[in-house]
Amino acid sequence: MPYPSQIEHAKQVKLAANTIVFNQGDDCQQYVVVISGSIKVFSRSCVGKEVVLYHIKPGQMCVLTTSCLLANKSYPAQAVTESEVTLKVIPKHKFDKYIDQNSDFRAFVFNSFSERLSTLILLVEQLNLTSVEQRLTQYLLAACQPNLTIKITHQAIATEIGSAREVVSRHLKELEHKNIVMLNRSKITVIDVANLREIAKNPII
Amino acid sequence: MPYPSQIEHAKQVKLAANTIVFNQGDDCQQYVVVISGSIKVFSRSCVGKEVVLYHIKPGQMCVLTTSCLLANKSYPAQAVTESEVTLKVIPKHKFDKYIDQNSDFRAFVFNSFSERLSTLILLVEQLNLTSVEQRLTQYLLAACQPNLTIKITHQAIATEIGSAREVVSRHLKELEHKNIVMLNRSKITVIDVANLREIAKNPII
DNA sequence: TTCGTTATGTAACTAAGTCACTGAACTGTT
DNA sequence: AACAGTTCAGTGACTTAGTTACATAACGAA
Repeated sequence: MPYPSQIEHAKQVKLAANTIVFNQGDDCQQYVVVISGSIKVFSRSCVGKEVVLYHIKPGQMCVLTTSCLLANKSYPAQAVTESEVTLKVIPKHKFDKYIDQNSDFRAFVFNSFSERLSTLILLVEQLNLTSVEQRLTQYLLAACQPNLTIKITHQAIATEIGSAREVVSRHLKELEHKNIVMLNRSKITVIDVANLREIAKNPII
Repeated sequence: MPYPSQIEHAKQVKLAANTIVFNQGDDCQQYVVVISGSIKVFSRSCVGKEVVLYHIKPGQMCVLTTSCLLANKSYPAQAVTESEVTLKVIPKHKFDKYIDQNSDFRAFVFNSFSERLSTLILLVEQLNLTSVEQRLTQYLLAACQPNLTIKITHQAIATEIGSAREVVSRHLKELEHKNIVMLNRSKITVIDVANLREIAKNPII
């Protein structure tokens, strides 16, 4: 989707990989849209366990930021860059003006809210209504590069699918025994895509 | 929060208790705000297991409906009335006009989105980062009437806290053995509020 | 009272999550 | 190259949660 011109002309900022974008409880001053790279939004429990809520990809705004701006609240979650990230940044007073005066800008903001709401609902469904095995295999299929490899740690997969590292490792080992994947440190190679798809599709019954 | 005048003057509709408001996949034609009563929004897996996403209480709009309206998508979840419900209903063309022309109306809509987004994030956190015991005891405290009773079935609690009926029953039995609650058919009486609060607060460790 | 329905209890089992480790693989330094 | 420190993965024992498949209890309408 092309951005509204207000975003096109906004101030641009670059962030290095693994930079904290905001912490739980932070106040929020600016409207943010990702131009390149990816930001991970997640929440962390008091004992350090994390769950990924969603990723902000190029062309998407940070709805949490917007939500905080509009309702004058502090962030209910945390965000870090997953790679080098280019952002467009609009200060609150300009954001308010654009919202008031420009229907394209409004439409963009509303659409972003709608999409994020849908994905969050989907997330709740996935977490509650599907097995770890399904979530894991679906994740592998989605994250799989054209060369059938995925560069990620078991721990990172666990927080993506809302499970624990040991549980992910166990399931992956089993998939390896079935010759569906091959495991190396921080790297998974899919061998039998058809079989993986079969498991991913399998109803819970 | 008082409604914008556009809502005040909108067409009013009454729904009986346990009426289906919309199903997963339905198309959406109208903007909806609850005036009295309560609507439960939930999703159901292919094998019939349900999770409650949130409740729409008086003064709140149905963000899912709005989201579908704005993005021209079909509902990703289901909704039923939990009691007799009075609604205000605004057809799509008027809704679009209000959004364009009235900043109070817009603020109301944006605020609703923000709030719902926060509660959904909180839900994901709760489901993933806290134990059933904590979710259950917190639910009991929140649902508890001034006379310390709650009229609800174990099954209904299970879908509220994202667990299974048998698991809820087990935990409730244990709470009964500890003389913290008293159980009757479709009715729970809290006896030891202080103790219940203690368990609800207890960190996961 | 009786019958059908709804709600709860329970045992046995599987799946998932946790804890406490071990060891392997990488990184950078000397 | 050798070493130390760090990150990542493997594993067994255990707890908690979810599932299956019933039995039983309470209610409500005819």
